[in-house]
Amino acid sequence: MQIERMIRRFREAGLKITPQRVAIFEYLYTTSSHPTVDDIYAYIAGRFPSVSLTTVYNTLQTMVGLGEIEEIAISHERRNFDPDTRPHAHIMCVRCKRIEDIYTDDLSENCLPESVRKRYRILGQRIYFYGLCSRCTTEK
Amino acid sequence: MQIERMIRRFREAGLKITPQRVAIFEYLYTTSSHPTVDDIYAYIAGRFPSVSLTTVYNTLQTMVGLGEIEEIAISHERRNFDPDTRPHAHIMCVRCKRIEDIYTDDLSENCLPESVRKRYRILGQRIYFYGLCSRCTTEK
DNA sequence: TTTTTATATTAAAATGATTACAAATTAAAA
DNA sequence: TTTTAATTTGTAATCATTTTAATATAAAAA
Ligand SMILES: [Mn+2]
Ligand SMILES: [Mn+2]
Ligand SMILES: [Zn+2]
Ligand SMILES: [Zn+2]
Repeated sequence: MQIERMIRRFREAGLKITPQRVAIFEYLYTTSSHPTVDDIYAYIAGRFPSVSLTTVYNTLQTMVGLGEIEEIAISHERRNFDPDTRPHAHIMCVRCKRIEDIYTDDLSENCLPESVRKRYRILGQRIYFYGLCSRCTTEK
Repeated sequence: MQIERMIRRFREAGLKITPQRVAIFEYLYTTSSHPTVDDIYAYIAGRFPSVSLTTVYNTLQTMVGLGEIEEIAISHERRNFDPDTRPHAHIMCVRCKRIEDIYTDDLSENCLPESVRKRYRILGQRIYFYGLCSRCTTEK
């Protein structure tokens, strides 16, 4: 399971397994959405009232460093994290800010001209769509 | 010219033409890069030493509202603005943070499954690539 | 199991970016 | 030129994130 995997990855990296960290793993891998730091903090604080925001920031940063989660830059207002590291695009409703996954093909092949590709070592790509979801279109 | 166009757009919107605003237009349309608020502020402050950061923020926000510039969310560290509103993708070097334009085809057609498209009114799209530029690959 | 130690957590303060506000200034209409 | 509403400025407030140092603890060693 995903959580076991993260525990193993942390162990392998010589990092300690703490209840706070495990709770963060659990939250990330049992919610399908794209939580913000505050979403995660709110959940962890429910189980560990004394948890610090710093711990959440640190753990997320460590996970990004391990390549186990990704940061979504779809909006400057909020920073979202994605435990699904398979390449996929996202669409965000500009009103309710909900983010949905869209699985598409890799673009670096057919989108990047040779002239660009030969000057960069490509490390990643992000595709974001913006729109109004049906719920927000109908609402007053 | 672009600057005249912005002046006209502001006039049409019932907004006043101030020297600070014109200087911002000039900076945006004579630099090909993707400046940050601070880049713009630094330039304007060179010509109007008493200019306020607030003015820069306000003017940029107004221009975004008019659809004349776009905000690039390629990085959470910095907020970049793009006076080129034609659809195009970007590639950023993760080390030196330089951003380059890439002109590609519209993706909303072939990337968005029908199942998604029928639930959203699509308003925009952003495509970002991340990599190491040749300069940064060779440097120690 | 107990001890040890390096790492992690916490709380608080510092930093940095952005926004809010109110007073002073000014573009542009009359 | 006068008037007025919009804009600019300077300052303070807010919010997200990072830094720091003291305390607590996971996990290795004894
Ligand atoms: Mn996703
Ligand atoms: Mn561009
Ligand atoms: Zn919505
Ligand atoms: Zn570079």
